[in-house]
Amino acid sequence: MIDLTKNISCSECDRGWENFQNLTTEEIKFVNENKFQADFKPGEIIFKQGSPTSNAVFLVHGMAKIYIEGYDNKRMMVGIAKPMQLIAGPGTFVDQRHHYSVAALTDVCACFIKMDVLKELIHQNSKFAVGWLQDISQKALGTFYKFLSHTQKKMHGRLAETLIYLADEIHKSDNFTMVLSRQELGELSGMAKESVVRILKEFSEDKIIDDKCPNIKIINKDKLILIAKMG
Amino acid sequence: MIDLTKNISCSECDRGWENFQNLTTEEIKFVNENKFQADFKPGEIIFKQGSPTSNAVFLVHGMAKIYIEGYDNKRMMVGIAKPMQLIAGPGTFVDQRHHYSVAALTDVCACFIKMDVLKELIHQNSKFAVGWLQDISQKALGTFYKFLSHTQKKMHGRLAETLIYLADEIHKSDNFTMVLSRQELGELSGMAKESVVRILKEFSEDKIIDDKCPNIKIINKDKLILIAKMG
DNA sequence: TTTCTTTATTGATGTATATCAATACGTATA
DNA sequence: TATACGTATTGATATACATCAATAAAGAAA
Repeated sequence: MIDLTKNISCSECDRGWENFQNLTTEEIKFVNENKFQADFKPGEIIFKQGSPTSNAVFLVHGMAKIYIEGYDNKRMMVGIAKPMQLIAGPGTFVDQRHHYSVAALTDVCACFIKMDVLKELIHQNSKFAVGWLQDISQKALGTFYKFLSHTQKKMHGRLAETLIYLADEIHKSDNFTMVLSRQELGELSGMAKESVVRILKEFSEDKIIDDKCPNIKIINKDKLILIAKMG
Repeated sequence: MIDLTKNISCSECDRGWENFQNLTTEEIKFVNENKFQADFKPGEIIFKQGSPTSNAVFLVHGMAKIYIEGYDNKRMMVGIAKPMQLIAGPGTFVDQRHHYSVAALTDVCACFIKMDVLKELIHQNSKFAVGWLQDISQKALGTFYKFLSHTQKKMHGRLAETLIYLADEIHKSDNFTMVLSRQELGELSGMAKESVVRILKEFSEDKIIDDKCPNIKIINKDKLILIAKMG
């Protein structure tokens, strides 16, 4: 699982965290000396809720699901991680524990950087600190609006939102291969898997999407956006 | 509404933000020169969703509700603000806009500090930056768990949680005067006001609480905690 | 005090959504 | 190829919850 041979240097990596642009060459070097990479297969857990946030995690390639293991063995998926994003929850600055789990959805290459190293850089470089504040704030805002949507919108609206999220944010295309099972789509949209199936069928019948099982194509995006808005 | 006469110095203020303890005397002085105070009556809006985050807001005394104005004129209450907390949402480091509104629930004295001043201090004082990171992270974590609870728990559990929150976090007593209307309790717990009424009645009948209209007394806290846990 | 207005309460009804159960499908394994 | 096992699909049923409508209570204003 862990392959130490393919350690690309951070300075050559074009898939790094946006906030690394605030670091000096010297600081980047420091980061580079304190990282290692590992590969994961679909389904493998990258880190687990409750474990210490000893490392910041970045995906070099692949996708992973971020989910909370809630009450009654029910999971709530928070989102999908992709390269260039810091994956390390709000616990980093609170109790040094992960508050969600992350599992690979595809083949994943992940980069681990010692959290102490990054925390040290906050004290050296205030731009980096502000960048981190921006990163956390951005994510908090996203959670906020997702919360609002789950509270106030009905299933159709939520599933439409999820499809738009997958198309726009994750795949950057209206034509993509679904990496999530119906169960997982439900965990991400806050509904039972059976409801996902039924609504996807409706969307297909209404010619809003074309659902050739693992392949999804959004045909009528305007309508989908409308459904997402109206709830 | 605005009373400039009662500007207590930050250095004498024992109700300030915890993170101010990371500042030097000099820096505190700087903050003090860039603040003003204002009074609000119950119902008055302290700031409004969408407006610029030009000031950080702190309550000197009183309580205020923090709420998002969502779709369809429905509100979602995020929480209750009280003294010693920074009130300025995740927008501060994203788009310089408030993403929720804040309105006084009681008589409120609020302290406004220029946001530019605080942001400047981040660059001078890295401990202050880390303190702010902790503050935001803590709140994000809270939102997270509230989200989880709203997604996975049923009404009884959510209302029980809200009562415990009011007792433990807000009033620090199991015997308190309810500052929220049934409507507002619903907005905070994610249910219709009629449901709030019915469940409160059930809790009263089951001798879990004693509800003499504006006064609430939690009689059987263990049972309430159990209901909150079980959902 | 009387009137007005808002909030709280109660019951009746409707609906969104989950759960259960059975079957079909797809893919990995023997 | 046949078997097994997870996932997807479908229909039937249950239920948690919102909405509607009517009344009661509590404050505010006149």
